[in-house]
Amino acid sequence: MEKYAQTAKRKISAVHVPETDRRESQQQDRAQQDRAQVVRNGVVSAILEHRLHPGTKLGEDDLGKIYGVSRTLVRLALQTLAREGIVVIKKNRGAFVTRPSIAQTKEVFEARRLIEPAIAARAAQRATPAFAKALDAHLIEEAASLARHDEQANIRLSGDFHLLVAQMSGHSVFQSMLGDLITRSSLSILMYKSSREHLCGVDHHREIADAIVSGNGARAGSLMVHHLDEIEHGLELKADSAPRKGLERILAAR
Amino acid sequence: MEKYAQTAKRKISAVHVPETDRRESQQQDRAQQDRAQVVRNGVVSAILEHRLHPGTKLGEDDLGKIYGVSRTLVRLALQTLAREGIVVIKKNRGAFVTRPSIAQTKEVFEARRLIEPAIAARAAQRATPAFAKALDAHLIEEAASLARHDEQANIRLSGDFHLLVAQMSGHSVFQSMLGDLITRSSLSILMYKSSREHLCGVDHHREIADAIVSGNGARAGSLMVHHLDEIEHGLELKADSAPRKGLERILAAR
DNA sequence: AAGCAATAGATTGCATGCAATTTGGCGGAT
DNA sequence: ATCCGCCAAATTGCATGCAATCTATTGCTT
Repeated sequence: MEKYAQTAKRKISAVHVPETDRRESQQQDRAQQDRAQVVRNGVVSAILEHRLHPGTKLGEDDLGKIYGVSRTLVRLALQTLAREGIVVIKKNRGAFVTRPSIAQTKEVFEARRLIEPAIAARAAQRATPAFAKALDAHLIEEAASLARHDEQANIRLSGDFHLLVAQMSGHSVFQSMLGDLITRSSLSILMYKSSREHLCGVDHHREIADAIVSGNGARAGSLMVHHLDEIEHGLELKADSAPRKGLERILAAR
Repeated sequence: MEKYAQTAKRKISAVHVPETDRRESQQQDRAQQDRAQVVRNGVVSAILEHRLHPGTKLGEDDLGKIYGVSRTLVRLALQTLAREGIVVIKKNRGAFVTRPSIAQTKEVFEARRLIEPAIAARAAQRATPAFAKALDAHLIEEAASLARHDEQANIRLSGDFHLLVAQMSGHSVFQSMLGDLITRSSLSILMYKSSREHLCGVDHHREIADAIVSGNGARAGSLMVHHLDEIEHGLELKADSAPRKGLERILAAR
């Protein structure tokens, strides 16, 4: 009776294949139980696309019904999310989307400013025509999302750009670290974004991509730092807003 | 009516719970269910102290009986360990202590060389008499463990030094990242250490501590890089020390 | 009427049970 | 004697049930 909701994929589709592509990545036999991953990915996607807001309670039964899995698997997913810093579990109270504090936000961006230049430099060293092509395809997609004012897609793609660079760096440790940091950044942006929008401009990404493709690691790194600085400065790190509602509406869609 | 047998299988009976592994110093109310954390900490300690070797299978029932908890909690702990990269879960096969590849090992050390200097520099900025005292106490303990040739204690304390610096840095994101990296380093060291090399010399730690206490962040950072380089170069990153244990046993039996 | 206490409802924490999958052994065939 | 395929034991994957804890509503006291 249950069909799992088709949620956004975590994998970066540099080749713009529709989400029906269900191919496992080559070296990672880490194929853990996917049904919990489905839940996790659903929540992460919702956050990345700013459909889930900080402070929202994620009830076990609610999620279980939405995704058609038992509480056991929901619980597993929530545990994973907690370790990623996306969710806070309060004992006997439940799981809530993390409301990153200002201090935490600064920490996350500081970490990104440290790690991402190194990643970009590495990517520049390893640049190949295939990578260049993937970057280009991504930038086109990103520009397209901007052109049609698809904000959700744009937010997701903005994050994916950074992830794509990490992938190009060929450094799996950096890659997974950055994955966590980006998700957390997304939460912070969602919570503290100033009224005027659009933090990740495509122009920055394009410049960074150019530097990488041309093998100029140093330039790619400094551009990256600048880019991150701009994002962080675009935030209004002070007030806070209140939780929302409508969990099913947010997650069941898509 | 509850009878959790303490008929611990001898397979991994070496695992026990040391309450000395108190890494809960994090800032958050992450006071999640501790019983799973007990299992996790037990396994981590066993690995850090070289009682558990890479490749060992960690059966759910085995661990459950040893710690007197149900498979549910064991499973939770294993999940956590998997996310930390300490354990690999193979679907329908079980959990095994990770055997870090050479490439992974290099990645981990590269990540540490990037992050730890930044951490040390930050710690130097924030140095206070209280911290200086803590560092000093730690170094004394470390020297003591060396003096009495207590290798297990020394291994653990060596890692704790780095963690202590991270704590001083006041940067929780770096701190938790480094925690994972150190544990993984420990696995790599365990797997690839050359026969006679002793790992972290106290001298290095002392120098680093001095630089931090005197507020010289740049020097602390470069010393840290040097220190990490020496650790990594002390490893024999040649192909397999892999099949040694299984083969040994088989050959000896006949 | 306001504040406090007690009870009912809802939610999480954990353990156990059953189904599904893998492993290792055994017998038969080549 | 070796190899292939089938069956049984062991192990993991997952769901459900019960107990413990928290929240909210109601009713009582001052």
